[in-house]
Amino acid sequence: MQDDAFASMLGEWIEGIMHHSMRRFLRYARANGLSMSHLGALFHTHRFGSCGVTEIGEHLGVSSAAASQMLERLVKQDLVLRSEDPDDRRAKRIVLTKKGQRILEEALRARQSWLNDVTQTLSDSEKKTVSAALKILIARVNQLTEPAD
Amino acid sequence: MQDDAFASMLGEWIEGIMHHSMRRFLRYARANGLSMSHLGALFHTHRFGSCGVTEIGEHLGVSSAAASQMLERLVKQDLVLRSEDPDDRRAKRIVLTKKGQRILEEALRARQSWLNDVTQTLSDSEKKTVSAALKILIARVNQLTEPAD
DNA sequence: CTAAATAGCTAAGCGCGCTGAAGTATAAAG
DNA sequence: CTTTATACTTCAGCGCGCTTAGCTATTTAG
Repeated sequence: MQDDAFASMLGEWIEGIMHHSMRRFLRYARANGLSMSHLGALFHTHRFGSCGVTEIGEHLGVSSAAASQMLERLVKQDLVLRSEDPDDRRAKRIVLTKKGQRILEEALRARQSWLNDVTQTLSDSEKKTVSAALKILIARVNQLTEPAD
Repeated sequence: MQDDAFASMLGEWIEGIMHHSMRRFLRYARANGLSMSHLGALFHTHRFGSCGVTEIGEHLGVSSAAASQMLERLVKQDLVLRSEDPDDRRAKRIVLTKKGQRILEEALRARQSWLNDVTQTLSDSEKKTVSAALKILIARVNQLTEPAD
């Protein structure tokens, strides 16, 4: 198998994923009045458990003022909780509320729902092949370090 | 292999793809002053070769007024060409300019660049495994019909 | 104790993206 | 030919997301 043929297969697969997943993901977000940035903030908060305002801003590539304003809206929507950090009273700890967690999980489900349809059409041997490949890929992705922002 | 184990592997893989691809994709878009909607419009135009204003709006889930205004900006940026449809002079034909094509291709490359790093770490036998899986998945995805908007 | 650095909030201002309403031009239906 | 439908544009108006500048409170360094 030639390398560029391999690359183009990967490309086609990514294309398909993006097309279907992003569509459903964005549709879900919109229906709940959430922007891409909102979801990004919720994701980051979910990933790191508890984080600061500036940190979220850096993650999204915006100023801390922008992050503060956006979080204010998320707080009002009861998606995140903003409390004082007892160890450093200048800082705030942002965590997901129950509602925030629920919304995030639903967004993930929306993103992945179309894959369930795909999965159901696979035979057992096909699933074996695919899962062998996934094991390899996931291991590689996990050891990737994202370049600095 | 249990079905839910399989699903969770797919989920983890999607998670990785989204995390890495979207990050680079959005960063590229931002650097070029393009929003998600802009890219969506460019993608759609690329996919269908030539399309109408309302059609693009429907694809993005916005009114035709919104589409018209957004396309106006894309025209000014020389990313798309807007010309009268000779077969129906009410309608406009939107096509990508050279510059629009270039930008789109670069966005795709940005989206996929991290995968090249992954690919390079794969042995030949691993590539075989992965490409066998991709063949299966791509075939399934291609015969998916997206539910109506 | 004082000075500098840090975390966050607030305010003013700008452009974008969206909507609904109104308008123009063309096409299709009667 | 007249009416209705379609494709698009324009305009006014609204809220969002962003930036910069300036502010408070707290921590850290000297």
